[in-house]
Amino acid sequence: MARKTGSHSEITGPKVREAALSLFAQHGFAAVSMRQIAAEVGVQAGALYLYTKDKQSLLYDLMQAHMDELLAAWRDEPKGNDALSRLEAFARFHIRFHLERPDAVFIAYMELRNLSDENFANVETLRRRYESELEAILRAGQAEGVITAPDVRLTTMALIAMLTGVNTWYREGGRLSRDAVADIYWDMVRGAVGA
Amino acid sequence: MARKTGSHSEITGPKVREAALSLFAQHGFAAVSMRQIAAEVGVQAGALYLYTKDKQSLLYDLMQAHMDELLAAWRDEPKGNDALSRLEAFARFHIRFHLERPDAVFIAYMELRNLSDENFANVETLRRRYESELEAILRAGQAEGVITAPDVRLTTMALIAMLTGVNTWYREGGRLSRDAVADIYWDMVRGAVGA
DNA sequence: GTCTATATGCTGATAGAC
DNA sequence: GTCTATCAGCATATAGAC
Repeated sequence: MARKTGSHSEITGPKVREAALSLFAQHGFAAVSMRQIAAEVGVQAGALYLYTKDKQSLLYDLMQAHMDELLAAWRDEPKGNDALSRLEAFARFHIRFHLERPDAVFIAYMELRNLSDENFANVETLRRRYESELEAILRAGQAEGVITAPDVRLTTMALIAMLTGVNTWYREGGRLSRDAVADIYWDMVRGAVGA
Repeated sequence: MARKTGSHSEITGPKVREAALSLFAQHGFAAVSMRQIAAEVGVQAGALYLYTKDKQSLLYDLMQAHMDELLAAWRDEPKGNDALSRLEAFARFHIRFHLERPDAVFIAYMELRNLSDENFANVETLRRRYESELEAILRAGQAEGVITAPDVRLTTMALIAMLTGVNTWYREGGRLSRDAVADIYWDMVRGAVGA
């Protein structure tokens, strides 16, 4: 049965990652100390090293987990067959997924330069894999003749920047619901690709 | 005439700001030490405090100067009279101005959380002033009946995010010239607002 | 105007007691 | 599994010599 002292590894591990996520998003990776993370979890600084090799791994694990979840969630998202309904599915999915985890999104964009070279390359690979999902939809749309994109790669980057931008201003309980925002953004996406 | 030793304040001051700009953009404000900045300038750390009150002021001065330049440059930019040509002028201006100073743009977006409360509020005021320039154009376009924007504030944020996003992928000497990029983005902006 | 030297405090990470 | 204690190093900022 339950032990009285010490062993909380199944609880403490996730708590460490949650605390790091929140603190990194608020103050930035470089500005957060291991002691701050430990205090947030309710342990001493030394105890963190039972759950992470070092501070760098803590950051990398958060970013990799985020990108893995993103790719898996899009893989499992219901999508239509034609390019236009796939594009709509992507736009709505991207907004929803990103609004659901603002801290992880913020870190994934802001802390890339604090990754080691190897870790950076791995995260970049995952990011490009996600971008290429949208790119493929746009190419299909062009082949079907339902959209206009003079440069698919460039349109991909423009649309992702526009959609991700929602995170910078959206506030829960604000003027517009998430669905209302997604409706308007989908209209703008459609217009931007001439559909 | 020219003194032999010491007095280089007219040179060193700007050099300090240039070095800080470059290093903050590369590694992040919190990760850069005053010693690193001093080394880049070619002086000892203590000498920096002749040119800045402290590290925080160094960051704030860079961001404020950037926003001031942005607003002044847009004010002086030639613009048409009708809303549609003003919108085109804004889109092309925004891309050009931001591509010309990637480091300052990067810092202005990434280091907001490292500003003191008061400094943050000041920078935010300037940023909103710039956003409201685009907002006014969109409202005029609606009044003229040449664009469709179900929510002007939201469209403002979407367009700015899309346009600023160019900085994340554009590389000098790449596949497309700045003008070619601006042409394509202007098409997307026009489509997004149904013009 | 710039230097050296220094005060004071926090950093990441480890060793060993319990 | 967590704690305390500690190491070695670097941080910002200042004081005073030149």
